[in-house]
Amino acid sequence: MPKKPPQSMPYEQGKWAAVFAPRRRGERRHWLVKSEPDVFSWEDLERAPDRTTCWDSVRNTGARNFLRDGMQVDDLAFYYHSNATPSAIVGVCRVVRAGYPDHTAFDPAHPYFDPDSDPAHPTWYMVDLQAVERLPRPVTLPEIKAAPALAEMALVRVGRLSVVPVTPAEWEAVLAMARG
DNA sequence: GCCAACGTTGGC
DNA sequence: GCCAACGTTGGC
Repeated sequence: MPKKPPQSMPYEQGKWAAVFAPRRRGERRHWLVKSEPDVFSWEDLERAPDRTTCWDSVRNTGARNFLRDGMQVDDLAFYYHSNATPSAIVGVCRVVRAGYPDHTAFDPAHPYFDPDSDPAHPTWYMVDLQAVERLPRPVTLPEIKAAPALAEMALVRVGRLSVVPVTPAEWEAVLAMARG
């Protein structure tokens, strides 16, 4: 087996090269963000001012890279309820502000304060997400796992990442399930 | 640089 | 509550 690429490996050589690659004009990419509904639910996002929130407190370098370097304004993301009964994709949101430093990491009083991150050299980033629409019906994790079209979804193939890419085919397959 | 210990996520 | 799959940390 080849060694895992170090974190400094340029994206074009890494496993996620496609999601960081330059875009065609007007190209929109798709993502999935996870939140525990007990902490911040889809309903909380719908109730937020302008149906928008900053997606803060992500403290995983892989997810950070997607937030900082992958997601662009007008990209769409599935909103996934993790640690739920059942865990499921419940809505669609839109990136309304691309990656910028996560200020919660600078705040000693914040539960996710990180003394190694500072405004001059931020370690952690966030985006702003706006609720677009609740899915007609949730698409649950068991359904996702049972769907051949979704067998390679990063959601199921790569656990624990709170922000993951979704391919165009996966995006359409999930929407079809939500409408079917 | 290696790798064991530890912490976290999140399904079940 | 358990535990698998990682990422991170720190001793050496």
